[in-house]
Amino acid sequence: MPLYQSQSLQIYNSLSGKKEPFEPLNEGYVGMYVCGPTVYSNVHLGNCRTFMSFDMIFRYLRHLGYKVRYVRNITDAGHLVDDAEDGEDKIAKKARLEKLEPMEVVQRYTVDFHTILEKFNFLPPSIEPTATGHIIEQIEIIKVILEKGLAYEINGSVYFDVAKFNEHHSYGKLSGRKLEDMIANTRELNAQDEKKSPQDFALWKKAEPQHIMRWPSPWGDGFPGWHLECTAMSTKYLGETFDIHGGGMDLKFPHHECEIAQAEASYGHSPVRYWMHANMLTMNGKKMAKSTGNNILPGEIFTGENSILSKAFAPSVVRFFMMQAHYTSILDLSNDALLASEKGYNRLMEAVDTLGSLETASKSDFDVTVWKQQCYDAMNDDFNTPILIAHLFEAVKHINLIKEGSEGISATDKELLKDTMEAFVFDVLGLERKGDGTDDSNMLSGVVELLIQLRMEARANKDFATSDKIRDQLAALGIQLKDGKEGTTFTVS
RNA sequence: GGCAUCGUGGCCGAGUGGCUAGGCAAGGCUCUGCAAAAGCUUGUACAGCGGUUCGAAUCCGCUCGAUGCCUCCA
Repeated sequence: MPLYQSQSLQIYNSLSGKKEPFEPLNEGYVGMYVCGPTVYSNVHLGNCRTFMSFDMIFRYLRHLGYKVRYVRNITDAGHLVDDAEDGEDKIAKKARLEKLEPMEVVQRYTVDFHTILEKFNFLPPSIEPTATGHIIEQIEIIKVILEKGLAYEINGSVYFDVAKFNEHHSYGKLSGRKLEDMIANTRELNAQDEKKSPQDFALWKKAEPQHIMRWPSPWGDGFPGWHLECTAMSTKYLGETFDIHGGGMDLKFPHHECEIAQAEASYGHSPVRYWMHANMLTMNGKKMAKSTGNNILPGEIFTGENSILSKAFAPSVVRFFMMQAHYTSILDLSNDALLASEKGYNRLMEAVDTLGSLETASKSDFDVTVWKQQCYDAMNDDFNTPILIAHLFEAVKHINLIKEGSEGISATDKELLKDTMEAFVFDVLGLERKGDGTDDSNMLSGVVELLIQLRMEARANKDFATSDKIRDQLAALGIQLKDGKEGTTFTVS
């Protein structure tokens, strides 16, 4: 029996504003679409947080036994620098600035994106489609919307008619906006603007002669609007209605609102059952964004080459830091917070490592079965990873007590504890052991074990000058010795 | 200006009517040749002001502050 049948997952649905029991469209199967990056520059840490949240969600759904089709797109066309009439495609702009073919820009930053995500131990999505690979599908959707009379063509561009759509649908229901408020608060319509109303958005944009990225269409050469690609690709791979649509909070309006409008206009019904939005990562209290310069690249964190943090941090530490906050909360990055997370992460990992070598007793002093369900309850409550981690630290405490001999654990419970810990730490949270089994670390541990032997002999002879010298000089190299009841172990910082 | 969200102990962060997470840091104790590590333990926080209630950090109102969206952004 798959796990999901015995666990009751609740998901916060941005559309209803409530936590709802998760019931997929087809039992046992989940379709999930997440808006991926626009590959016009290096992925920054804020981007990574959103994708990491959904990576965790993907992992937990799989862990529950669902067969998940996870689609995360690559936006390689159609994303304009701004909404003005002379709006330039982000990729095309970057290509012009760097004197590259647009697809060189796309290739370069797609590779960067994948490299960084791999370091963070992301699972690859089931399908990673590109906007440029689905131009035909996008054109087909535009045709349908035009036929329904909910879009209009002007000068080779096609715009979605928001006012007309709003007559029979409700535009703004996801972001909690009313069309009349939006109209009331809009700045003066630009005189050159060819749109009927500022709220209308582009489905297809005419390509000016100098525009390199262009495709033929019934309305002339041009390129698709940004919002359309997600509708085209989610429909193609997940159907007209699918279970989960995710993305960053900042995409709620207008991007996701427009997706709903496009789908409802084309198919006559709402496309998504559960809308999920991951919150922003801030730094120094401000949103991280490429446009403001308030951002840090993951690579700069891993190497320590940045002016914000005091030292380098491993990808798993950053991941742990992010998992300590709920995905719907704003999280603020700081040096102190990362330092605290690093210590917590190390303590957790050390406990996981010692788990296997614990001695067993006839009975257990803590109820592993109850604890295990508490872990599931935390995750079932809208993927509450901070609560899960709190429970994991409960287990850490018990593991250390058992190691010291203050508590006991039965052989069966030990197996259960080990399996559960490893499932949540590695499979669900996606953390990784550091320094596992490489040749270098094997050689290092051999050398350190030798020094530990020498130090023990010195201590036995009460030659504390020698024993302390070994300990202190190893410490200076970042190797910490720990004297326990069972002998001396070490950690590398 | 409009629409949202949020304001929790030294720091980071859960919780959303009574039982009041967790991590890091700090103090005390145990262990130790001394340390470190580990364990035990202490600290009683919810922006302010009103209101509802037997009881509110949690609900309502107002004030102040922060952030996000309203134009591209994960």
